[in-house]
Amino acid sequence: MKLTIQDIAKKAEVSKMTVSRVLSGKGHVKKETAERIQNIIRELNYEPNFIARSLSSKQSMILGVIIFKTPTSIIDEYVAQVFSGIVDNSEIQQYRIMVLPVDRDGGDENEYLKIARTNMLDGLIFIRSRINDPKLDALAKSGFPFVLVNFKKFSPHYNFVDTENYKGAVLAMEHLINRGYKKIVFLSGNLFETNARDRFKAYQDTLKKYDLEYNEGWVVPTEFDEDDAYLKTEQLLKCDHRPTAIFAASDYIAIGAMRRIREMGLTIPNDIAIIGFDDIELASHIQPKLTTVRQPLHELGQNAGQILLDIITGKRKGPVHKMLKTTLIERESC
Amino acid sequence: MKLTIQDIAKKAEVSKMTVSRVLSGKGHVKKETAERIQNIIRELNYEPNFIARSLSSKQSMILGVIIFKTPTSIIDEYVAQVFSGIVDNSEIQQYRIMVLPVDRDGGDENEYLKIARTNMLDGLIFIRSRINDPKLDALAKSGFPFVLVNFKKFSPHYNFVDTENYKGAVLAMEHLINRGYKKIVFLSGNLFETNARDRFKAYQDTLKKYDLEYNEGWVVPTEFDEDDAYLKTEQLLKCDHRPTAIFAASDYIAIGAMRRIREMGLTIPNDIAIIGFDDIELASHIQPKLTTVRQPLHELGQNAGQILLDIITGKRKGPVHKMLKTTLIERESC
DNA sequence: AATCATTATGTTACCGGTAACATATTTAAA
DNA sequence: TTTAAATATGTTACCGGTAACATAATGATT
Repeated sequence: MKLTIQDIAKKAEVSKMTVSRVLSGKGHVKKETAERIQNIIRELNYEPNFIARSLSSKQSMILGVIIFKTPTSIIDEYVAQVFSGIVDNSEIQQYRIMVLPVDRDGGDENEYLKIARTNMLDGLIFIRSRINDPKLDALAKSGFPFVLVNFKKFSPHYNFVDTENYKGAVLAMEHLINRGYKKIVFLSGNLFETNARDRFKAYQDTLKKYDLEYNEGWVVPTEFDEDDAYLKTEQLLKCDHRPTAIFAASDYIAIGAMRRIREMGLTIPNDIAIIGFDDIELASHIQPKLTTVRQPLHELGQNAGQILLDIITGKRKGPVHKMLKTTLIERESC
Repeated sequence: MKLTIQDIAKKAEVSKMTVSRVLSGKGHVKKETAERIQNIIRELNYEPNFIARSLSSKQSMILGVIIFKTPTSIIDEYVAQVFSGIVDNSEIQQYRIMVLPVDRDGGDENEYLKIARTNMLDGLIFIRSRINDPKLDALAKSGFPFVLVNFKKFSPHYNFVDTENYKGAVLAMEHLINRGYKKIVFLSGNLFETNARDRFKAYQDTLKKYDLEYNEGWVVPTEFDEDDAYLKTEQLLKCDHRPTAIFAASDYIAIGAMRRIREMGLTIPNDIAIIGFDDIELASHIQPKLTTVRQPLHELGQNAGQILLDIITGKRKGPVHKMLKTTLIERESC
């Protein structure tokens, strides 16, 4: 029923190896023969069987993207943008992208390794990994090609693309300080993400540098989502010295906090200022427009794809550690 | 180097067929033997080769999701939510999801068919197809399993999940009318999407039913995105009888229009009211909060996945045409 | 004890390509 | 003209599983 390479070969009166050569463009085939074969292929609408090719060549031409499941939609804007970046990379066109939703805490230590061992993938990209994920180390030991997005670990077994979170966070803090805000609190996001750690460090360092008050209670860990930030914001605003500004580790966190602030009858930025991080679409649409530090999410994805390809094809060997710039986007919230 | 079923078989002193039976759970294997094999599998961390399995069984256990490329991010919130729905379907867990970005107008007529013929996929889901896409018909003729999301075509060769766009649009229109708005214009979205057509029909019918003014110039075709709507809104507001309300065929369209309206110094809803469609995240965050008609995007995705599975496994045969409900979400914009 | 159904396991062939090696033909170089 | 290099094609084996059929062992039924 379905056409195989053998059918094409028979019709062209050659061996299937010659057809295979025409298909892959490797090896030598006489021009006329190649054209004859190509015409037959076109005429019969033959498409090679990807699976058979993969089995034989030991390359699936598929890249996997690991996305962690969340209680809500597993693809928020952050993931969507990074993902779009991966897909948009023109060199990646010959590869297919498979989405692999994974439970953060489920599965055994070899979960990623097992995914790699199924032979279905040539490489993996991780979006939003955490530093305490033991499954990652098991994979790293195996030598299977993978790249982490927005995760920093200067190890020879890890490839990553990250943004300059520390510098970006300093930008945010100095912006607040320049505007005269002194009592600055930090909604940290999940501190198992290296992003959050870097931003936290910058928060502390910058406060110290400018000789400003630092208070244990002023660092509030949250998840990287709106609802959790909404809940955690209340305690911040009720404490003794009410802060005058909030540095939120992400825009979603900032937006959750803003909702709570508004509900408490306070205004932004008059009663309390706020600055976010990421610059997602929402940031420029919300009222007041959110001042934030932009991460180039799309580029992050593009780079991750490119690095993975270079590693798979052997173009690059050593561990690749790439950092992209962050920029301050001034709007209305501070 | 890499472990194969043969290695397991040898170690367990059985044929590889017995191991295969243990892996698939099909056929009969003595309890003790099965346990012995399973222990060895666990001990050696063996993972079956997915590719080899696919070639032999003629099932890839992969579903493809066709997403159309756009000038901006290919995954907007609409796509992200539908996609999340597909992935979240618990029964789909045994399947993997592949993302296939496609140029709307590129490729030949058999583009989808060719994708199907690579044998890499067991079925396809299309997000945001258009009625004038000839590539779809070529695929339909082949009998390859596929499901369309948010696309309506009552043909025996098409399976789809759609929302009740017509009813939803009537809800929107009647809401405006009940509030006393009489001069209502329509930003239609792309009329090659059946969604837009249904909403357009409802717009016309409802105007007629309530005996309201209908004006050719009051229907403005747009793309389903913010920027295009922003551009097209100007002409609407400059025409002779300025409308008092806008029915936008999607939230992104509404948001683009709102931006333009605000820039022209008009206020919403006092000078002009607006209602959207979809209920994306932005709708409830923007100022004023956007009144809209909610489409259950996540459920749309879940259903699409389920229907596709049922078709692949033979649980359902005939064409599946499913409609989900839409609901009015009242907020501040009208 | 004989017969049949069920369970347990093995054998063989094949899925549809490509790698690796072999061979024939053509072209270039000595 | 001879020889080496490059081009053109074919042959064989194999990638790692599963389907289909065959056979052996066990259990149930008469």
